[in-house]
Amino acid sequence: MIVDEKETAVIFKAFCDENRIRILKLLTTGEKCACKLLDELNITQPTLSHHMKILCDSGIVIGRKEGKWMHYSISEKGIIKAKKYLTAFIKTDK
Amino acid sequence: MIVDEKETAVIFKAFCDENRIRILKLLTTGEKCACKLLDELNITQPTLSHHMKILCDSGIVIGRKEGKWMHYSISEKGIIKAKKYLTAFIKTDK
DNA sequence: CAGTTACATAGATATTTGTCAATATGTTTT
DNA sequence: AAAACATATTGACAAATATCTATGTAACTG
Repeated sequence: MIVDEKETAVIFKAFCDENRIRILKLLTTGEKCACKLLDELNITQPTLSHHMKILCDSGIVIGRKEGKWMHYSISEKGIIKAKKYLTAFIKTDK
Repeated sequence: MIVDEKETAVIFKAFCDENRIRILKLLTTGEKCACKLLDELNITQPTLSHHMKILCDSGIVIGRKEGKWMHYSISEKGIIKAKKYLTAFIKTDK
């Protein structure tokens, strides 16, 4: 498996900030609207927007626009991909 | 599974810097001495030292001192733990 | 034991990142 | 069409991080 350093860093950026981890935890119970997330976190709306962009760029979160609302959910595919990247760091034979 | 935000962030900091990912890639072929790693990276010795501390703190890398040499290797346990943390973000039933 | 080697630590600095207030954009409602 | 609402973007700033040089420490070597 070829591991591109830049891409790997982008993926795992999702998990290396406390607020983003809080957001991911909130999303484990299913899709949530940005305004709902905002309610439950102690950050401003632009800060949430910033984190959601990083989470979406990482492929770990998917955003779905519905009228004026943004609904976010965890991408199971994204998580599985991240897990594959982790596995690639376990000792190889060569 | 209980996911502590701070602890999670510390673990995944291992994977969110390009140089640390390069280091991890070098370690996939097995234990390596710090001086060997230094040879293969375009960073100074104190910078390497700094990254190795972060990698060890995350539990993803293990350091073993032998005389004046430090030997580093990937902790399979650490990787497995990280993978468990990722799985915890997949949708739950509640 | 003096010099050398391998690594860590300290301190300084530049870059990156997280945060906020202000504003823009796009959608819905009246 | 104007007002209200949900979110994104911009710009400023503070905190965290990555990097370097200089120095310290511990182990080996002649």
